[in-house]
Amino acid sequence: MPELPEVEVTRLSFADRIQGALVLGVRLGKPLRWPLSCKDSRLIGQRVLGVRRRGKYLLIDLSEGLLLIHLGMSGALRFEADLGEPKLHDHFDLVTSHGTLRLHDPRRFGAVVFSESEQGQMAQKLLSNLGVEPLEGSFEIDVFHKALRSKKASIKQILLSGQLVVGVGNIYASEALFLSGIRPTTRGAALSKPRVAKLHASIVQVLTRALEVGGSSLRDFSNAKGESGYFQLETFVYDREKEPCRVCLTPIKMMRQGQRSTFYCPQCQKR
DNA sequence: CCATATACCTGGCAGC
DNA sequence: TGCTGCCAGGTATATG
Repeated sequence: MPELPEVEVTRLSFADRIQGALVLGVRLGKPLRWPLSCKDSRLIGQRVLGVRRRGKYLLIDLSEGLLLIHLGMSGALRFEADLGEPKLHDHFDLVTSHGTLRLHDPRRFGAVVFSESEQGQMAQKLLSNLGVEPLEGSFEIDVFHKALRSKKASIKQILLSGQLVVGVGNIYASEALFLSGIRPTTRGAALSKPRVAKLHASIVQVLTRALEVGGSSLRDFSNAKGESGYFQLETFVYDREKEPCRVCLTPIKMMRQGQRSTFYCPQCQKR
């Protein structure tokens, strides 16, 4: 589910409500991708200072450290005063004076990790190799173009890797490449500056639009208030194999790149 | 260093 | 109806 828009929508749906809360307890369900890496009791009594996002990670700042939360493929957070008893696939609760933050994650590719600081070992391992934030000024056409010049991988895989720019996953990579008229198999180094500029604009456009409509809820994504997103209703190519292109009516094609599905219009994205 | 494959885990769905 | 195989929003790690 969760690419940048879904993670950011999640953040916006509970950051204000949890800010200032006192941590009262922790409940762990089945193991997630990594262990919490501290004793549960370590978190108790800490104050929630705020919630930030870096790429697809949520950073819950605490008075003496931070929690890194990743939603993996199937994770969703809820934050409410009373969530009742945990159900199947509810694998983490952070009980606070303002309510309980609960991670529901059937596939358990998600993670909740404590780190003493952002410079801590685990935090560094997870965050230090991330590219720039696409919706901030640090995402610059010129830098993006220069970095692409040395990449011989396909542009789709470069986007998915998060090396240059973070937050673009399988849905939004396909969508951004459609909007910029670029074939997903095109090598990064083969893209001219004007085409990179178009791609840059398309990434910003598609992520911004997805944010506006609450992200994509393909199966079960919802924000921390339990509300769904609607971007899946307006995709041009993602999950539309054999359906007519919304621009030229040519049937959308699906292909495999690095074990992931890629969708594109063979007419609108010729090279 | 690079590109590609694998592993993690569960549920839903198409096809038989 | 029930079984099998494949697919799914991600990414660290292993392999060549």
